[in-house]
Amino acid sequence: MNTDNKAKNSNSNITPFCPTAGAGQSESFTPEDALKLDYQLCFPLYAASREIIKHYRPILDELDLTYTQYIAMMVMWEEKAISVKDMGAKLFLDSGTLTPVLKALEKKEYVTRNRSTEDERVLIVEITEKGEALKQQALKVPERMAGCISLEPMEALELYRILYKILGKEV
Amino acid sequence: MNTDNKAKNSNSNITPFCPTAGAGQSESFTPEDALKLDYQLCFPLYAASREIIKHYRPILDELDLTYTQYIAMMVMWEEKAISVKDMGAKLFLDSGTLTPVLKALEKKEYVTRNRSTEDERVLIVEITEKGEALKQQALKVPERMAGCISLEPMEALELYRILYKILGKEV
DNA sequence: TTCAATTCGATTGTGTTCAATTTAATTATA
DNA sequence: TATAATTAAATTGAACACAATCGAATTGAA
Repeated sequence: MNTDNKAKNSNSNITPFCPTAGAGQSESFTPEDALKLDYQLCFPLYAASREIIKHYRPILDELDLTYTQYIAMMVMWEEKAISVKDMGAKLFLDSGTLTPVLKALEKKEYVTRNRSTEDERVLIVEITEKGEALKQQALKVPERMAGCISLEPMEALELYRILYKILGKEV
Repeated sequence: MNTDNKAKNSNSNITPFCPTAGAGQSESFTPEDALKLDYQLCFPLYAASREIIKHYRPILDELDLTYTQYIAMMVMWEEKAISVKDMGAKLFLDSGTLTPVLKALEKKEYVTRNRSTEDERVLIVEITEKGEALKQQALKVPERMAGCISLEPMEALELYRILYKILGKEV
């Protein structure tokens, strides 16, 4: 329940996903410690991601959207029309995930799905008027999420920067 | 594909999950911008989490463990015996997720599952000798994950600290 | 004590997530 | 031009996540 987070103070034992790979490690740090939950970086990343998405749920429920559908709609509000492949690149999701999500959005009439006439392999997703209208409802989502978690502005910014570095999009 | 990450430079528009809630925002920042993927904090968190877990897969495949099974075993290597509820608190997972994971680990004979004699509602998960032995194989996992992603030690530490702050375990 | 409320884990149903495979379309090469 | 290689989505199968619900056990209040 109340983990002690030993790593907090002993620093530098936390290096990208392998504490043991770090340079100046404290003497008490054993190879076995590298298998402790408290020394992992991936685990809190994974847990924090799920915890925040959990906060989205009641808000998105009012729009009858799941979180995945919501971020897909974010892409649509910006792009208006985009291929499944390009949306996948933006969201780091493959067609196995996106196909059912986009079919669900099509069923709700927020998007249309049609093959490109230039290249029949490509499926173009286009936003509908109903999809555009949904954006007005969605404006309240970021509003309502605010204050849900309390990070200092600089912490949020630093987190943002590091996450995009992990995603290979150094900014 | 190549997102521009506008937020990078305009800073302070990224605040916890609602850019619009920030104080000194740049003049060009509209409420609609709060719905852009580039101004989200949750999205890169979610994407980075999945990207890193993807890196674990080929390594964990050699141990015939999934990532969820792996973090459950991490708890077992530390605790030896624990209730489903307490493991759930440690991993931020509920019984709906843990029950099948623990049954899979039981099938592989890494753990046993027995009701507590003191309180029959409580299921105690205990590590077996085979489960203990697996730890020696698992020592290579953090090793192999090292260098998978390139963060500076201080970045990793700062990320760790912020993530635990999000998880409500300020360290 | 007795019955209502609570707790714990399991189950169910929905919706991802992703590797691997398949199919159709396009491009490149012999 | 044939045909081989490549590409884009869809499909399939396995494993999560999680809300909601259930049943059994325990606790608490009248």
